[in-house]
Amino acid sequence: MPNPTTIAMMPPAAVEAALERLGRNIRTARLRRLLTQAQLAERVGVSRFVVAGVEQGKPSTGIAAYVGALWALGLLEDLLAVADPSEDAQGMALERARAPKRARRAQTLDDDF
Amino acid sequence: MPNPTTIAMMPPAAVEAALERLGRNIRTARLRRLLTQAQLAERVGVSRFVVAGVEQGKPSTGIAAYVGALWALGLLEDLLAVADPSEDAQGMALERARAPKRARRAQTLDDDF
DNA sequence: ATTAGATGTTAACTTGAAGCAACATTAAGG
DNA sequence: CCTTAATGTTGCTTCAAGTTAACATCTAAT
Repeated sequence: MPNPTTIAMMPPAAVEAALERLGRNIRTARLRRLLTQAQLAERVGVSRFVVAGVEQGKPSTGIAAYVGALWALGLLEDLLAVADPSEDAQGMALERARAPKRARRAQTLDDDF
Repeated sequence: MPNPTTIAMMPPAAVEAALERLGRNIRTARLRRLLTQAQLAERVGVSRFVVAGVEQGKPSTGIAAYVGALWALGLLEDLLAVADPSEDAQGMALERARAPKRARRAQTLDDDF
């Protein structure tokens, strides 16, 4: 990360808060399943330090560690709803407002649903 | 990433699929908002290459880039539901199963009043 | 008390993530 | 057609993420 001021180092407060919450949620889910950080780490395929970072909401940790943890905890489905195009009311409204005609589709706006 | 076999390099298929889907969702949201990768990157505070990686679901990219993109697109709320303890039916069931009725918790005897 | 396990902390080391620039490719528009 | 903008691609450099190991701290049992 050559740039001295990346989002990973100084994330906006909202991003930071969201990450901390996600980390706490993952920790709660792990504890409920009676797993240690080391055990979860082994399932995910990382060191226990990475899991610790995930539970602290460390911004610079690779997303695979987070998603891997969700996967190992059986919570991967929750991720599928994030930024779901069919639930993005704002985005759909924008699209509707600007393309009333039936001309040509801009490009491949995969409205998969 | 010193270890030759991290989850970031060879994620389970389910994790890979979930990341690809998340990336596509973010791309769709960006296009609906008529933003270029470079514009979104500027808002997030990363280079356009990182945004491209996010939209491809690159596993090794830091989670801050993903969450930052959601934030810049006004979709951060979606993340708050991920691994939400109050929605984790499996985890709650486990906890309930091992919880002793209403016996007193051993912990710290709260005879402090 | 003492043990044992889990988690936090630190340090040194290795590798790849992210930055940047230049070029290629693609797509939209005049 | 041509131009322009957006995105993909490549090579290079830098520095921090992740690794291992060892030690500290905390907690829950015996």
